[in-house]
Amino acid sequence: MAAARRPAPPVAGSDPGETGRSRAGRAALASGLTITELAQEFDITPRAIRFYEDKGLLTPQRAGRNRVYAQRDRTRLKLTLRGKRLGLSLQEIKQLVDMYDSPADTVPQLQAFLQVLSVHRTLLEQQREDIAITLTEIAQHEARCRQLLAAPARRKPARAAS
Amino acid sequence: MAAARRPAPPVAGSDPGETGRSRAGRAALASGLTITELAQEFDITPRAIRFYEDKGLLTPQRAGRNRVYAQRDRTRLKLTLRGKRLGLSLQEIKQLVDMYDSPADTVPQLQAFLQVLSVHRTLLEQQREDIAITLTEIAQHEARCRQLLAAPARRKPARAAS
DNA sequence: ACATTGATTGACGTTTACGTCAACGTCAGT
DNA sequence: ACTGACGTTGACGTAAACGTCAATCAATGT
Repeated sequence: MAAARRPAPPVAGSDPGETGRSRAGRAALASGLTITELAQEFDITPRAIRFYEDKGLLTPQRAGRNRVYAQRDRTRLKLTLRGKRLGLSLQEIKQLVDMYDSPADTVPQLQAFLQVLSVHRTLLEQQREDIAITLTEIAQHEARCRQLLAAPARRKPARAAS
Repeated sequence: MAAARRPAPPVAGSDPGETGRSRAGRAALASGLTITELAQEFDITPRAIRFYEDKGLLTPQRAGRNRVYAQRDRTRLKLTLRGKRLGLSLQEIKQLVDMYDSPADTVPQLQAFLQVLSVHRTLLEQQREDIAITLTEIAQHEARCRQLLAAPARRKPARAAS
């Protein structure tokens, strides 16, 4: 796993597209981002990204010692953050994301896949309902608030607009 | 706050409705639940309930030393669990739930209230979108899976149905 | 040659949300 | 009087998800 940790020489001639232009000076070859670039793009810290890698959610290439993120990683990271916003644990997210880009060709694999998808679908539907209810309640509270604010402040006017 | 913690004598004559019938033998007066009853009703542990109380989400009455949960607590607990399903922290939940049953009568209070509601609404709308997207993707994956399963197993049949 | 900048790998700290005892109280039945 | 069954308050443990150094390395600007 994890690209067979080789001490690796600086890597340079093997990659077609090494333009060596400015950007950040070094690292990050064509279409590849450095960890901080990726972090900025998604507004998270490099630490978080490394942590996700540790959990198997990301598996970036390496340019020598440095991580290089390509499209695949960006996609996975995007899915990861979406999962987080939905309250999923990184482990659950990995489960989903892994299936997302692994073919799964045997019958039992496909069935297990469907099983997992079903579970998550149920969960999401539950959440969708929770959200609908909560949004309705929030709307009601907002209406009540505005009503109270519009009313001729009969109790504590807190010094009216002028 | 928190019902003015009095050492309180076993409480008994003051409450009209103390039928003293079986149920669990003691505690839990009319319409009041014990902690384990409440726990069972919501399928959580008593520990979790006490923890929520510690965080200010619940403030049950007491019958002597024992907690007694009435409708208000059940409602707050229900809201709490819904919040959890949406991935909110207990602190955020408290913020919401507290507003839910506190009148808030001054103008600045109402404005702050609206502010918080707005934030949560935005958050929920974001989630709603995330869920919509994810559900779509899941549907696609499920379709693909079923297609593969329906196909005349061209690779690894894994022993067909008979 | 040397300082600076950004990346890397530990390693330990922190917050949240409980789980898991431990020790003790207490009411109910025998 | 004794035994459970359930409840109470600590206190400590734990898993997840990073934050926060520290030491180190490597390519670059001057």
